[in-house]
Amino acid sequence: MKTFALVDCNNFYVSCERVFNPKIRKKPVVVLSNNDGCVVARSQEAKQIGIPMGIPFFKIKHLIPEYDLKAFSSNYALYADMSKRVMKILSSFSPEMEIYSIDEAFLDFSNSGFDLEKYSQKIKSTVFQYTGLPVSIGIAPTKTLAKIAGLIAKKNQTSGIFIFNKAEKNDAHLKNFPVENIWGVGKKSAFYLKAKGIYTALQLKNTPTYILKSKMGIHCEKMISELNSIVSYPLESQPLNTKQIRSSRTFPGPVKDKEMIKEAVALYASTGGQKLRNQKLKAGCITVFLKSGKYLNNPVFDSETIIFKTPENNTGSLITAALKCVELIFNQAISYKKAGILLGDLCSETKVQSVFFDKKDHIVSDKLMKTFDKINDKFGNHVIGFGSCAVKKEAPWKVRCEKKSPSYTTDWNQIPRVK
DNA sequence: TCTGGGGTCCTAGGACCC
DNA sequence: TCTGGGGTCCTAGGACCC
Repeated sequence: MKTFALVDCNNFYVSCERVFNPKIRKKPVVVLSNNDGCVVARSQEAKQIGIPMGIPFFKIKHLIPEYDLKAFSSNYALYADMSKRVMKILSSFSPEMEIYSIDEAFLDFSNSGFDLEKYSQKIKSTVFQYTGLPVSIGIAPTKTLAKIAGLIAKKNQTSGIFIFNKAEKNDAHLKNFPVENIWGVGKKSAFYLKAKGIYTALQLKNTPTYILKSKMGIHCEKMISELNSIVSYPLESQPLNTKQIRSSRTFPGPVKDKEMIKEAVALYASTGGQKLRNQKLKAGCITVFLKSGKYLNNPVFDSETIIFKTPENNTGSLITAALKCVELIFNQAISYKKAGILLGDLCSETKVQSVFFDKKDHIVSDKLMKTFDKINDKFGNHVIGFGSCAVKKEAPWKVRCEKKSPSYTTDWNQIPRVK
């Protein structure tokens, strides 16, 4: 039988903020999405005063004086760097690991012969010692059960570890586990399952697949088998091939000016180019989309795609194509609330077939971008850039983040000082 | 006034082919 | 007069995840 461990950082974004800011350790803390729009992470204390996940920030602002609530804008540079550190430590505990998200990883402990309880404690204390971040660990024969074990572990504040082992004991826990909290069951499926009288993980486990498959598809079949300790989702230790790269932002307020939209889209295209080159990829096409506010009566969504003669990762070419798309879809009657680019048909940059009639000199263009990236890497991001993205600091489409903490670990100028 | 961003996978349906 | 059926590929949209 297989044995998977799910290691999950508790309240990850909030915990990262707390590592460098001891004053907020006992207080209710939330971290906000871009534009300080809504709550994306909450401390235990914030959960206790009833702040739900995803709530718009303006709806809970009144809690600030009442509970001394602390709110932070997202500091992705900090979280990404802390994540890297945690993953490096975890990889030393098992040769087989799948990084599942910024704050979670599955480890394969099959046939290890370890005392799983002791080994888990060792992982917890090591991660905490080196990073200051608390983790929970759930262990089970399948990834779906390990996710459930992880949630049970989080409730078990004292140890933060939960292991599914004996079958009859598993069922007692599954009986108390709401079906909507199972990994892979979203709002729609939960609604459907409850209508069928299935409220708990145990009930789902014992439901014959054919009853649900027509409506819920293959996912459901896999989920039920995983609940029955049969592996349907193996460990994906090789990172999946990226299929699409996206860069988009919601504007803090409505934008009607075409030049402003172009500046924003140029910046997203340039971010996309950087992502492509980081992963040694080129894109076969670029799509630009513009959206009006999604809470309007008639929300507008327009997009335009340009296919490249040969796949591209040159920022200049991406921007040129992106701006052409904007010209095609921009409508001055509309107040836009969001814009973005999508890069598709990705392929490895070394495997690009050139087209005979393509006049562009790709060798020169590749060299230019390498130098461009090197300079930005060495001297900090955006030291050099393209003119079309050169914009004033207070452009109306720029993301609002008024409560951002310093980039403690990734910027020499913002490193914490000990007095 | 103020409601995120970046992904993946699956499925149904259309177009096309023989 | 009689006008099938199965396969593949692509795409848009839905659902879900963190």
